[in-house]
Amino acid sequence: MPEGPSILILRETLARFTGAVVREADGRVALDLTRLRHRRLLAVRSWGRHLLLEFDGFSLRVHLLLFGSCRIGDATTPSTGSPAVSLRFDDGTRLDFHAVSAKWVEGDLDAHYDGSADILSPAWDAKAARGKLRIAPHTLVCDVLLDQAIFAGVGNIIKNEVLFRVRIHPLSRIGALPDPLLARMIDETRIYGFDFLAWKRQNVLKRHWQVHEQRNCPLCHRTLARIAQLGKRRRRSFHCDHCQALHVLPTLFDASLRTHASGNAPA
DNA sequence: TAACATGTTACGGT
DNA sequence: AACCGTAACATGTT
Repeated sequence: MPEGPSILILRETLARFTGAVVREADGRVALDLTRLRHRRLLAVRSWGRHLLLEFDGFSLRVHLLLFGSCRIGDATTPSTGSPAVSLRFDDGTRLDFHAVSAKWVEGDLDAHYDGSADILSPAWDAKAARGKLRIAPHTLVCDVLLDQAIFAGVGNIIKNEVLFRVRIHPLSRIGALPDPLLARMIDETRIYGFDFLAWKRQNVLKRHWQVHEQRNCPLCHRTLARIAQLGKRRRRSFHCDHCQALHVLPTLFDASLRTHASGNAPA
């Protein structure tokens, strides 16, 4: 369940561990988690889909990938399965992460993370996103929305829903979008992120999906396109071929890009 | 019940 | 050298 808003909720849930001291730490990840023994958890932070447990001088970055989960328990809670990361604190509480990827982040977190890219952060900067997008006019919008360096926290659901909200076809090219529409897409990404967050908190997210996992377009009622591997990232796309406009680059530009990309001269 | 999914990374080949 | 595509991984839900 890990798109940015879900991680933000997880961060809030784990905030109660702030200040706790680790008694024992282990897990199946290829890290020496004993490094955490007797260290005090200074803060629980997040950036996009990254959950960050901050200690003095370093942090543990936990990524839930597609299947990750987190369980809170105490000494009496039997540990189910073998957690990727398992932390036991001095007060007897425990924190187990299953199916996550974990890494150390050395030094100051702010030196590693660009807050302006996090769609849910107060530091989010739409203009910065726009600047990054200008560099790659040929990229498909369905790929660019999933680019964590530009839209940290966006996942496949947010991508599908945002593109429907702004009526942009996922196979459109960034450089083909009129400026005002591009600006709307960027703004709507953050707006939907907060809608997702609110709905997720109330446990009503799914009932608000307009296209994701839906059969028909809520506007024209035609059958939605359901494509299982769209774009470079090969993620599922739910979109309406009729209501979402396809913005393509001028033919010459497009053709020269293709030629360049394939490395072959046209016949 | 088997298949699939809100994802990333490592690796080998161009 | 930089870029590309594919495989590998892991678990809860339908």
